[in-house]
Amino acid sequence: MSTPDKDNIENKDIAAPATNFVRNIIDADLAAGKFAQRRWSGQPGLGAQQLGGALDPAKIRTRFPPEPNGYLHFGHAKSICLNFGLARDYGGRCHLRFDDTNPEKEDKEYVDSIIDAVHWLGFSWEKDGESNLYHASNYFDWMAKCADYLIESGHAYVDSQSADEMRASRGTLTQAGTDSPFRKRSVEENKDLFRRMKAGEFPDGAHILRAKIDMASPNINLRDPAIYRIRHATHHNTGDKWCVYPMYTFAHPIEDALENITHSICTLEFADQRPFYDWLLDHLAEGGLLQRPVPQQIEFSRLNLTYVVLSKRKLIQLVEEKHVSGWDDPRLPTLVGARRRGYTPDGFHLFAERIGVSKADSLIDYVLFEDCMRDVLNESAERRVAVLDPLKLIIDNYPEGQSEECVVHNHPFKPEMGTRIMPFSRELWIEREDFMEVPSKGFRRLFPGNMARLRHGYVVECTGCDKDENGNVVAVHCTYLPDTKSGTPGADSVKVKGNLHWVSVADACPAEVRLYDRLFSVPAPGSRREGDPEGFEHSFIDDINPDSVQVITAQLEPALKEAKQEDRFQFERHGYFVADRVDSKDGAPVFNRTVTLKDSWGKAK
RNA sequence: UGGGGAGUCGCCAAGUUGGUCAAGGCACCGGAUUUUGAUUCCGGCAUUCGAAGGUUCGAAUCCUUCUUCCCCAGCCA
Repeated sequence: MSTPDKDNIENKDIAAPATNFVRNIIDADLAAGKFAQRRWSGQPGLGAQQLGGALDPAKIRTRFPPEPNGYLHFGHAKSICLNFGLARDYGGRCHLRFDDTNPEKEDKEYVDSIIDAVHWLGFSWEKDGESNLYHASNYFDWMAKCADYLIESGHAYVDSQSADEMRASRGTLTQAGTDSPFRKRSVEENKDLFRRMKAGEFPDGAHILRAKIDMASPNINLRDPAIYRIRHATHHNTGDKWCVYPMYTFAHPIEDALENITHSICTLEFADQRPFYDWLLDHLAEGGLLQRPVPQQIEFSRLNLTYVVLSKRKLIQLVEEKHVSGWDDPRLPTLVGARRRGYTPDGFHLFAERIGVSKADSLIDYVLFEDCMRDVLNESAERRVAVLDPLKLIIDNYPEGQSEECVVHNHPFKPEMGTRIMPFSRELWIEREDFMEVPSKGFRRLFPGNMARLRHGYVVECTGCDKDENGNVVAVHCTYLPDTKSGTPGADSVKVKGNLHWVSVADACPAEVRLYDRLFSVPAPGSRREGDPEGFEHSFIDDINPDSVQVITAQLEPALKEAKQEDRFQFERHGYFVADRVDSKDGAPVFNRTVTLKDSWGKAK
């Protein structure tokens, strides 16, 4: 596995220093010394605890707060690169926090996969002996205290309406809501009820704790949002200790505050939630539960990619309906899928830099993503030769049974990557598309009478071909020019335009290769198609590309036989490939195509 | 129809205290190198900033109106 190389990434044609609205905010906060006096006890905690600590050595604190209820995807990668990248660049810390406040939806199995994914992307939450890996569920005691304070200060009450009644009295987007008949309960009664909720005296849904704000607020999120619900469920971390669980809207701001987060960065759909975020933290700070300054929430627009679906619901459907082989299917935009596909952490970093961060809705062309991978792989991947669609080439003037070695560089502009040997002999596998009996305009490879170079070997002149009874070409014949061997003094005595890759038939290693293409055949899966009747909606499933993978047996050069799982190579003239980390065996690698090389000839055809 | 967010080149995206500011990347189009039709390299690529008015010597940046798109009515996150 490659490890992200910061210098390499940053030197990579990022002419202008990265700048975006989030950095502008941080720059201004730092210049104003906004967070300079924050105290940090070394671990999350309420205000009193933090105040007993030293000045927080971290200039800023950000966090990546996944809910452990699914696999991470490309959208998360954007957020991870943003949050961890900011912490890195500003001398801060980024916390990995599992937002596990809903016992019914979350599972431990996802925790490990998320940890793996963040590590794989090259980020760490450990530094200077401090590990910033947290679980929101470890804060339940503190959160309950916060709820108690809200109740005592008259800012929260226990509502005993049903969910339906609550919905009905919330009003609509254009109509104000109405107060719950339980809204005026006394502090004492609220305290007692909440205590009994926690004690397990009531069934799910019997009561709910609500913030008391304004049922007529134009912002629906401020119409007395629910903050604690009764849920008799076993939590993967806290077991059966609790039967009441905090809602995201209540829990998240507190989690941020407990962890001394300075900039709580989330996606745009949470913008409406910010007034409550501020309301809550301000009250809790006023009550002495939290230190000031409290964290601030900043929203950015989420990632959208052409030819890709990123919604959790759709990804689940693809997996459950078996349109793909599993969560790590190389065609899926999950991080485990990306890893099997051969996409690199560095590539993700570069991608994150290139797409930037803003608040405008965007739809990124998948080509941009692929190009980032090519850029990174072009630098790092050793070159190898593989013939994907083999056709036999017979060199008629080369002695039968003879064989010789060709010394081949592993990287065209990185001699430090060394060389290897490729055996050359009378019969070679070449790419079927490198021969045309009747050449099309501009074709400069093999056709009768034409000369081309066998890369790293000799120049040959095509003399003809053999066909079967159906007229299919079964072998190509040529003669070689003995003085033109690559690396010898006379190598360039004959100039040719065409250049072919090849593998000696006797030495070739057959192997399974999967040629992946995009999973969807249209830029916006599930969107309205030309000709669809008005009002008709088809499923994104209907837009699945039927040819998203082609499994072939290729002929590899012998050196490839030793490829280890996750070794990445450029198969010359084809693209970048990775030895599958699941199906490769020692001495029998299976390759996945990560991304093709750019192909101006293919485009011109 | 209430609230919130956003509209700068095909796709992203700087620019936001008004004055060579219309950066940069990707894509695209030329051309040069090239034993990967890859890479690399040079050059081109928005008199214009959703639209219309206005303020100003001067506006993408200020004001007004209009318009398009996205998000919000879970005891999900």
